[in-house]
Amino acid sequence: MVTIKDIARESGYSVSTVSRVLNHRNDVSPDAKKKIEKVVAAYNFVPNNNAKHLKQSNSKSIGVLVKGIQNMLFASIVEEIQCMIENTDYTLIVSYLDEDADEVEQAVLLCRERKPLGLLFLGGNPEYFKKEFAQVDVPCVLVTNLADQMDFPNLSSVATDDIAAAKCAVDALFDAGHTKIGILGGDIEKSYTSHQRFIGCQQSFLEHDTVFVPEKSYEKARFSYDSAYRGMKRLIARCPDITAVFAMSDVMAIGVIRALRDLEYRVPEDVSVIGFDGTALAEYYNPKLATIKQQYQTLATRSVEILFGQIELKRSQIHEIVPFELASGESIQKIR
Amino acid sequence: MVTIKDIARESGYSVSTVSRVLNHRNDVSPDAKKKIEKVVAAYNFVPNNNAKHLKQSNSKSIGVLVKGIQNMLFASIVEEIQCMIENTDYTLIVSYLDEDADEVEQAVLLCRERKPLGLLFLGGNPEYFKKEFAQVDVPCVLVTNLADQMDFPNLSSVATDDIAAAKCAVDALFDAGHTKIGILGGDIEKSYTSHQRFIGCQQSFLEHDTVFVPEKSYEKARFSYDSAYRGMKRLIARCPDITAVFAMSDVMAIGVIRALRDLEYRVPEDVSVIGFDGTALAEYYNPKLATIKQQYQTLATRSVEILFGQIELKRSQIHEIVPFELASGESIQKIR
DNA sequence: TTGTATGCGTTATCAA
DNA sequence: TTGATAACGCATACAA
Repeated sequence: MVTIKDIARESGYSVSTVSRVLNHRNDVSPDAKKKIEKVVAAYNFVPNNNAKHLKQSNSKSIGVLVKGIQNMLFASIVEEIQCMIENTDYTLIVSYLDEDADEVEQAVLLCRERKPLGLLFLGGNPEYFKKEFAQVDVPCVLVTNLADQMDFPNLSSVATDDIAAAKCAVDALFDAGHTKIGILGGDIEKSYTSHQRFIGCQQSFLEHDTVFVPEKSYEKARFSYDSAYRGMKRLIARCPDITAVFAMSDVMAIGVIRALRDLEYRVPEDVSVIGFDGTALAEYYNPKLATIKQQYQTLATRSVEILFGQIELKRSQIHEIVPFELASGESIQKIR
Repeated sequence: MVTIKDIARESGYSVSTVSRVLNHRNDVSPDAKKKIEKVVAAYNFVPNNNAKHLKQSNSKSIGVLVKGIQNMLFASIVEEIQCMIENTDYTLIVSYLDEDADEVEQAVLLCRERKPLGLLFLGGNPEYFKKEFAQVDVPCVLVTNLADQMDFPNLSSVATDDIAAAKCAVDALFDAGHTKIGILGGDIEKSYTSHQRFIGCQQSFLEHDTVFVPEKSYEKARFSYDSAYRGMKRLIARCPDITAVFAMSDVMAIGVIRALRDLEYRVPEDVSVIGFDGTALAEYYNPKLATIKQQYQTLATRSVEILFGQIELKRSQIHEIVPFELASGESIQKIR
């Protein structure tokens, strides 16, 4: 393995000078720089990151912890973040985690090992934050979940108001004349996001003087086509008379629609369906999905702006709500 | 920051003994083990991976390089690989790369920094392999691309026969009576996969005595809904009389269908569409997508088996073709 | 502008 | 079964 020592020996300079060239520092003579770069290129040398990060104390980078590889909304946000960071002299360290992983634990590790100047959490579990976030001492922004309940001075948040948005989705079903509404979502005990959206549902029911019995009309599923498909079959078996369904993600909504069609229900003629997220898929599906459009671009830009505000301008934490939009699509039918 | 030294001091043992406990080695007294583990837990200590990997010379791990975060087929394969590895004492290091990143360069880095015993490439560019793969000296398997043209003793491959599969897709269109067929795929100059599938298309045309003029009926697009949507609009503007389209991925096929519908063509009544990959989405879309089903489970299991064969049994390289399947779906209509 | 020397936190070698 | 000590490859304070 070729190391910095080899480059030093081969170029006739010392290890430190090579290191200087490698890190683009300007206290090197143009001559030395040129010679060393030549040798580096010839040997195809790349510094060992383990050694680099072990030693390095600051790295002008920001870490992004993405919870859920399959989450298309997060994928869009990451892409947007990458575009923004490209124009700065920061480096991005993107780390993909399992949906149920402990993102704060990973954050602590990331800080120790890569010393980023700030962190962006795409999705997060408040439990983990309450338990361990005190160990994190760099500015952070929690994206897509509001963190105003937890009072950490270095934790901002940017999110869609899940309660209001879910309420808006269910309202849209009521507005179309539906009253027998089923809901398909995540485990409200474990998923904070699902919990918030669940509250929004309850509010909508309350406002429309309709009784909402979760045991009957709420069905739990994971955020995949398959799981939602099976969930919908259970739900419809229990409540065969529902005329509308709110699914807590677009992916779920698609699973729901397939289940309904397989049971010979037409969508939206027999049953209306509304999703959540507003990913590209919603627009490309047939029928076009009614959904809650989260503004992923705004979520991304504001997150980065706020993080930079905290890092560079020492601003204090902010909890910001980004507006959402109801996309009516073609999957809701007015009744009566 | 709490280090191994702190644990050593606090527990009354030496750094070496702590290291032994941390690495679950059995040359430690139960007493020492217990005491040290207690201190480790109390301090919430986790070893610094930079230091660990800098020093460590072998790590009973295998690296997975995934080219394209959005690629659902790869996501399924990764999941399958994870399940298989779980039952072994190997660790998985999954690394997500951009679609156009140099995976071999990353592989070289990964080997230097993490010293895996083997590597799995999900997707890969033969150009990069030819140029740099000689630098990689651990057993590798290229998955979803055949590497039989490059003769590296440590490189196996497991893949669907892209030529035969693409031919099968286009054959299916001919079989349904179509002759005016458009094709939407990637850049055949840059994407090896697209190139292979392109050849399969040519073969099918040849076999059906039909002239295939790429300049007219082949349209280039990226593997996204959006890009395929625009690509299809260009294609149909050029060839308004086509009655069938082969899209080189399911995602593309969905973009194609939306474009057609927006132009008031019905699918499949006016235009038939067939995709490629056979991801879950194909089954959940309306209409159910006709597609080439790649056996992602077999691809995954055979890749891992072959890699282990190379690592543990010192077997030599194999290039294996995994059969595909034609899923007829609902998006092809017989004509005449 | 350059070089020397030290240490980052860990594992591995060797001796006790 | 344990402990001292030398690496691992690099960045950096300090000296020249």
